Amino acid sequence: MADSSDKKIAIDTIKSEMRKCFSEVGSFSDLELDAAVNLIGIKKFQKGELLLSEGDNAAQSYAVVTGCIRQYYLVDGEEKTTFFYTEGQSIFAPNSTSNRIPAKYYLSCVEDTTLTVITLTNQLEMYRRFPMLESLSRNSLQEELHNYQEMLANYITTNPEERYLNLLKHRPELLHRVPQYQLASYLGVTAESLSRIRKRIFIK
Amino acid sequence: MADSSDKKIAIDTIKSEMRKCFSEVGSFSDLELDAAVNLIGIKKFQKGELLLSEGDNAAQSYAVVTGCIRQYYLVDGEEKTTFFYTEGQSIFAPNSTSNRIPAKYYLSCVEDTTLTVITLTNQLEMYRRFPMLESLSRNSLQEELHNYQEMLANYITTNPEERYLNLLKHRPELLHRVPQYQLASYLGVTAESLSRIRKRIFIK
DNA sequence: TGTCGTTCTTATCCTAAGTCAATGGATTAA
DNA sequence: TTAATCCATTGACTTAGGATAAGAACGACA
Repeated sequence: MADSSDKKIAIDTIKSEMRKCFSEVGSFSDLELDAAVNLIGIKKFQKGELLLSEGDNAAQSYAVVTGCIRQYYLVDGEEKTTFFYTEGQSIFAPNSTSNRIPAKYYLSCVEDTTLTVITLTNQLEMYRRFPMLESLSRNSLQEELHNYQEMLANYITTNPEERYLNLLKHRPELLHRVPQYQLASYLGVTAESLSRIRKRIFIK
Repeated sequence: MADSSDKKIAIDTIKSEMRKCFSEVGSFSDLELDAAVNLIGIKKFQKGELLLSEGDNAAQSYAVVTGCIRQYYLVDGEEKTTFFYTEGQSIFAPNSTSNRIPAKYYLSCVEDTTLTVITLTNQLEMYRRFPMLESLSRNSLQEELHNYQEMLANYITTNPEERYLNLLKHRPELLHRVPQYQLASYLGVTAESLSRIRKRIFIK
């Protein structure tokens, strides 16, 4: 099998993507780019693997390169899905180096998944050496915050059927990548209800 | 009336609070503190005033000193409340200097309210001169993002009655400061339903 | 004091979603 | 190939919440 060389090539592709991304926000020498990129790791996970469990002290932030990660809470023994992270989306560590709070949720791979990983310590190191990257990070945090505000607002202002139609419109690929009962939970209804909603829409 | 001197005193108090806050994250000279604080304005609004309307290009971030701000969307002529900002909470501008998107929501004063205000340009100026403050900002953005993730997760995993009980537990003061029909909308139900929920809980 | 507007509550009826149980299809494992 | 498992669908029944309309409580204010 050409497995290890395949992996090698893929990782090199990702690293050069990262270099390109950093080059866009500031002018760095090749050595500096090396240093920055070397603070970031790349990890592969298999379908079903858990990145994080309730109670863990999350000290890493991730970004999805390929694949799909599901965030869920365990409430009365039931999995309540609250988000799906796909290509290009970031998962920020829920705590900082100063305050370490155990996670209340799980992160599980819906598919085989490749992620970039950066530890909290490396993150600080990176900002110390390359302040431009802290600006970049602040900006993407502000955007991400804005996204979440919109998602919350959207959730409050719509009913399950509207939410399903929204999903169909804005993230249609999810419907094929994710089992329906997980989608249902994400939309805030039971699997049975989602089935009925789909039927209702189909008839219309 | 001692109105203008009252106001003066209040503003001085707020400014000294800000100096204290900045001093905690880095060592600044008095002149530097002056410079930083002078980039931030203080504004008073009356109950009912609108800070922001749908379609506006928000170029300011706020923090509530005293009072209460309601965020709401107008959907089919109906106000859908999506958040209440009270003392100590920040309202981040939904867009950056680069991308200017018109706001989709309104910000309205539930009570007479005093806010600190910083424009996007002053924000950049501040980070340029005092990089420590950019770290501070990044950290609070990360915390705020985490808050929103939890709020969304909480909204997805609970029903209206549970959400009301949560509010009772975590922000009880809101129940007295905000009219019930606005709370209802925030909880994702009609005013009539919230009335029934309250009755149900009271009987138990 | 009485009137008006706003907010909250109550009643009725209807619909959407939850619950429980059963079925059938699809995929995987033996 | 046959079980076994997982998942989506359907049906019957219950319940919470939406829509509408009407009345009660409250406060502002002339």
